[in-house]
Amino acid sequence: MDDDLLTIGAFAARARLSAKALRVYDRLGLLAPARVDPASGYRYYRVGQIERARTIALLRQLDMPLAVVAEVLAADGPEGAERLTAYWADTEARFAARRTLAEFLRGRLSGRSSEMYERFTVGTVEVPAQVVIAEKRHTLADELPAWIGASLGRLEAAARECGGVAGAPFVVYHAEVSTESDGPAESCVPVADETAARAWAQAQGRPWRTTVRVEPARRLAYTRITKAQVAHPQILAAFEAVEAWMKERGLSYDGPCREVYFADWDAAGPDDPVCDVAFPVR
Amino acid sequence: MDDDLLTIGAFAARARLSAKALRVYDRLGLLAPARVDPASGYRYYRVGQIERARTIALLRQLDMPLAVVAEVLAADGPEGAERLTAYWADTEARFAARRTLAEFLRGRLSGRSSEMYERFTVGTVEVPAQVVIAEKRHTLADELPAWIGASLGRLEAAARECGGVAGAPFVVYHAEVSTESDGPAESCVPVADETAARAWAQAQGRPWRTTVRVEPARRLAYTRITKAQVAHPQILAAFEAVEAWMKERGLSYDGPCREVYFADWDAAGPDDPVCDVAFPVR
DNA sequence: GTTGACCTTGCCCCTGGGGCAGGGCGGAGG
DNA sequence: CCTCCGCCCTGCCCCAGGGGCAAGGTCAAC
Repeated sequence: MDDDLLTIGAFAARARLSAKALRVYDRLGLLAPARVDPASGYRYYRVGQIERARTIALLRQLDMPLAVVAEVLAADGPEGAERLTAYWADTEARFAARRTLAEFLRGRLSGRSSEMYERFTVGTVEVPAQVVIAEKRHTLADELPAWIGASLGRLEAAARECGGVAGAPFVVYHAEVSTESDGPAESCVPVADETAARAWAQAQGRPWRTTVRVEPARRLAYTRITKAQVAHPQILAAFEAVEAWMKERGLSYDGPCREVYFADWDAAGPDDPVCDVAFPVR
Repeated sequence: MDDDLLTIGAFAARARLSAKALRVYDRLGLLAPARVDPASGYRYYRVGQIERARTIALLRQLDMPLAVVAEVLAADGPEGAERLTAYWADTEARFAARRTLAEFLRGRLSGRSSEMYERFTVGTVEVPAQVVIAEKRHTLADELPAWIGASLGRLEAAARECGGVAGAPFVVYHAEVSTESDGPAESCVPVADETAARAWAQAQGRPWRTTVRVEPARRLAYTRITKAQVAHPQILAAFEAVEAWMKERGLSYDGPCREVYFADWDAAGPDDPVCDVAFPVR
């Protein structure tokens, strides 16, 4: 029984891990030694623990955070495999996004940006003042699309109790400098009945998340894009095309940029126009 | 001219970066403000710097280290694009390796490891003592194949001056615990003439990198794998198959594991056997 | 008993910032 | 002119997942 026990160095060698890593895994409860000498503090591992240690090492090679590694190992067998599959699917999705971005950047660095802008037709439009109900949140770029969908869904449902949707929903990127909003995104749905909207917001349990405000009248410089273009980084080209167009004409910014969703998202095909990418201008 | 200057907050908003990030980029010399007020330390950026700032932000979204970002931006235009392409090709290669590993792990976690082992035929072989010239290095898993190729190439060239190659070159994974070698890989080429080898090693400028030693006689448990299998993580299955076989028979370890390259690597096709994956046993 | 290899904890380091504290600036209003 | 608020500054600690090193305790072989 005793000679089944390995010191941390021997165990590290067999598992192809560093002793330091093993101490970390011990501290996190991920791989506890079979025995710890109470007097000396020496860790002793059983040979049978090597498999688990190697699995951890391999999962780490996937850059899987130790917290997720713990989940994978906690669920034994097929459930762990499922957790790994889920993690990996997520990783693949994010990598695909990065790949697209890399291609976009290759074009940008090659100085082909101006020719990319020419593919967009930019114009201006006057938008009257609107009463909107809004949700604001700080979010990361890769969770943004999911949040926009969920948020606009919630707001459109709420709008029915506020006189109905009175205009195209839009998302404002509050990168403008002002306190309590140093750069979150805000989804807005115009509603017809301001009084009802204020009453509705009061009735909500958390008025600090859903707000009612008046979006002032704006002149927007915008370009129209398709459903397929509403994704990073293609949409960036659209934003920059509008900015380049503004610069050509000497127009200056009059507020944070936004995406206006004027079409039915679910009914639209990939090449249908669904969104205006816009900047308020003076 | 003056109203071309933006404070850090305004610039951060326009560039969609945090002020903190901008301070970091300033400190690293990656994006210096157009003007820094000597009295207050306030940073002022020019509108024209927004493009560079956004490029940095996008490159960072690729997880590109700032040092590489600096290289990309230092080389302007097409050269920068080339640097990006190189970085991305590397990233793709590493991601492909991770993907393969994820698949391997899915099988392993599903408990299909034992059936994977059955695909390997394991046996033992006696190897006599050999004089070898060797190079040892600590290396990361993803640079290992390149290092093995280069190292064995150097050693085989050197072996000609030491009586010629006297046996199959091999790579030892010194995960065994001993001072001054807490886990590096060592490539070894057996040579015929020990005296010449020692003289050759002395003549080398750096005797601490290339060494001569006697590899003792061994009994090896091994399995033969093809060129296509000599890659992570397939090769791990081979190692584990040998270990499982050893465990079945109650054989114990007698040294660090190794890969023996008995065939001409370049001449071999993907399905030709080229390598024995082996453990010394008692 | 001695020696040397091994083990322990603890501290600082890396990236690329986030968050906060304490204090200095700048413009608008009174 | 003063005050206020919002911005900005630096400096410090924090994150993961360890690497590296120092000071000191342990174990086993000779």
